[in-house]
Amino acid sequence: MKYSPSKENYLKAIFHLQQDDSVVSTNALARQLNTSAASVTDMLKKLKTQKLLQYQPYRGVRLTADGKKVALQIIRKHRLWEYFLVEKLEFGWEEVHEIAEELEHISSTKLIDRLDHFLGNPRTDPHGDPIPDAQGSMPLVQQTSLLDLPVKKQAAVISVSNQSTAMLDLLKHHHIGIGTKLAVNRRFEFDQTLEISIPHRPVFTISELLAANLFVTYDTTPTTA
Amino acid sequence: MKYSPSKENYLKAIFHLQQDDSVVSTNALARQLNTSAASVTDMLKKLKTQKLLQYQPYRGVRLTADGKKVALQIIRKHRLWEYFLVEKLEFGWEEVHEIAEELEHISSTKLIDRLDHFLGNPRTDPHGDPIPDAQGSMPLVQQTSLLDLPVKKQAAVISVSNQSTAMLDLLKHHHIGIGTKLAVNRRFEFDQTLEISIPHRPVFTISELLAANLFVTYDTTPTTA
DNA sequence: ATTTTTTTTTAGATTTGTCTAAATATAATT
DNA sequence: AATTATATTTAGACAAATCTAAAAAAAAAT
Repeated sequence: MKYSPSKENYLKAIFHLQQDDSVVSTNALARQLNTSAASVTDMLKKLKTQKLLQYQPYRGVRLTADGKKVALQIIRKHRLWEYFLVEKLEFGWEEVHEIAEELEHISSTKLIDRLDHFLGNPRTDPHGDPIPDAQGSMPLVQQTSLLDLPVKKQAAVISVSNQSTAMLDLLKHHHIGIGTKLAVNRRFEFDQTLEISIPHRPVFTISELLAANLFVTYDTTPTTA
Repeated sequence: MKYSPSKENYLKAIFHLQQDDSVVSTNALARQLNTSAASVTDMLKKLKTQKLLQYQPYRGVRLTADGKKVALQIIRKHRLWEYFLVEKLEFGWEEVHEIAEELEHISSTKLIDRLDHFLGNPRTDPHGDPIPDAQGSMPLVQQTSLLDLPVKKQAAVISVSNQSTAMLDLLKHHHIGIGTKLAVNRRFEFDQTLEISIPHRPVFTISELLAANLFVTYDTTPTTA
């Protein structure tokens, strides 16, 4: 089974938009893929005949088990290449997404398995996202949006959901990366901005939009025993 | 300047067929690219409007300086990826060509420059072919076909001109690789086969076809001082 | 110098992935 | 429930890269 880069991109986009197993709308897909709704409809019909997704006109779309499997392999490739770019070629984590978008379509599975081994079987990519294994299983990591983090609670950044250069640039500016330990000092009701403190650094303020795209883990055992 | 994988393949193929700066025929290109002569004609017209080659109907084709530059960058990428696959991912040198055919079309030049550095700026790929530098200059290596190697002259294999799996498989069988030291014991006039000896190994015979595709360097200073 | 063969080009289709504009279905609002 | 707005699909076109079959040019052979 080999699919064109375009088809692979559709499957990946649907997978990401699905998340909770809900159906994905034509428009949502068009927005995600930067294309027209008409093009999406065309492609959905083709992917349906290949049994990669369930699709009823006007009723949205959902991946089949086969479709999910393909999507997970693309995601695996994407994240392993990102890891390679950052760890071996010393790219900044904000530059790798675009390049990995190309590399993820290289077909050889032997290549990707060897790469995985060469990299020491990493479990997460540089953005903190888990890397599916060769069978396509991907551990679910408990993650909370910074918006939902209780005030004053120490937490560690584990992933960022938006990987635009613009956002990654902003994170760099604030010295936030995967693994960064931080806490929300307070919330400003007026504009929903958050004051953040990182140990040994001056406090600073971030927008609601940024907070919504930052995911953290934190200790859920009570602070006071 | 970004070109489609298909266009890049045409430029690369013309570059390889040109060698001595002669014109390349439509049919030769079609054969090389496993496509029809009609398709070649179509593509040549497109590449001509992009000033990547000189082309007059029925008169064959030749790359312009621009076209050569693009071709050399593709070759650079191809050979660096091959080196990576063999040296870092432990692929056999006979398996890497196909995969590199895909990888060579990844566009980022920053990626390829970092890869080059990561690999320690190798000068030749696993098949012994020189790797063009970032500016596109490629050292000319003095190489002689095994057919032209004087009898009893010790020489070292530096490259193979045919990279089909079939040929590389045969080479493996004979324990011949880049750097292998060997000599031609004698030539059999009847069928043009050659008897080869590799130090510390039993002698064996190879076909004229194989010999034609094996290139060696040897010391040209007189054996007896 | 014809004729024949080979090579190359043109003509006309096809596939994939895309587009815009128009039509139609669904959802939201009054 | 009828109307308006939004979402989605259909219709028709286009560019890239390819194909086969036919025509034309060039080369080879008589």
